[in-house]
Amino acid sequence: MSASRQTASGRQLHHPDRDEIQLEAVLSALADPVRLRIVRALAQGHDDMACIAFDLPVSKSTSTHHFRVLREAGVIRQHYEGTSRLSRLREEDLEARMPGLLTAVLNAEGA
Amino acid sequence: MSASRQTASGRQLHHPDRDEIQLEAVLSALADPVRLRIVRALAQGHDDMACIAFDLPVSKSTSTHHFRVLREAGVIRQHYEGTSRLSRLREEDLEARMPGLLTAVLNAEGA
DNA sequence: ACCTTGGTACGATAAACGTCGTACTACGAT
DNA sequence: ATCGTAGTACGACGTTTATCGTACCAAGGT
Repeated sequence: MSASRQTASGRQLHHPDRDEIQLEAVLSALADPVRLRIVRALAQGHDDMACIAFDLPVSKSTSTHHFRVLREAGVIRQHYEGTSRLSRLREEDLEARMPGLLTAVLNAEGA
Repeated sequence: MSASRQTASGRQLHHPDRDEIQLEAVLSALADPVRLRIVRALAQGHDDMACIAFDLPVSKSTSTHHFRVLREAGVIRQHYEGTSRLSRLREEDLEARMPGLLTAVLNAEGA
């Protein structure tokens, strides 16, 4: 009700703090084809995309699952915007903790 | 019999060619704590180490399993030397396919 | 010839993962 | 007030994964 409401559903999305981001969790998160696809799409300028806009080859629930894995690993940040949930890469945080990792993954061959 | 025998047991270890190395396989391989430990040890100058020399917190058979995952992902190269099997990082191949990735993983915090 | 050492092979098992469908909720528009 | 849209929650299911123990094999030394 107040001005700074979290938009939508009081449900709070858990995001790890920058210094809580774990390498293994990030690697696991990036090791899945669907999630890698999401990350690539976000990196290609499509910042702040709604989940639905990715046109993923999986069902809605599976999609939700993958976004959660990415969020809980600290790879993306999500926030509500009306009925949608927008995602963006946590580029700065990742760069601070694991310099060069995201860039290397995005530029890699063999994907 | 001939001079170029593969040393020990005719059993051949399968290694992917450089251009067959897949990003997802590498990321999966590196996403495990035991395997990350192996890779770190290999990177710290301990090239050509026998499996046993890593002092891993798992059984022999599990150890064999992890080395196979790393090898089949293209992260390490293994060859027989008498009764031991020596491992080394495929740094050049990884750098060629995924520039900066290995370095980023080795330098990352949160591991 | 024997034993030790380093490692593989083969199950077995328990946990984690990716997938789905159905039911549900929240917001926005009609 | 109703409906559509975007997404969640939950439970189920099948597959993959990490782990182990036991049995085995190959190379080297005694």
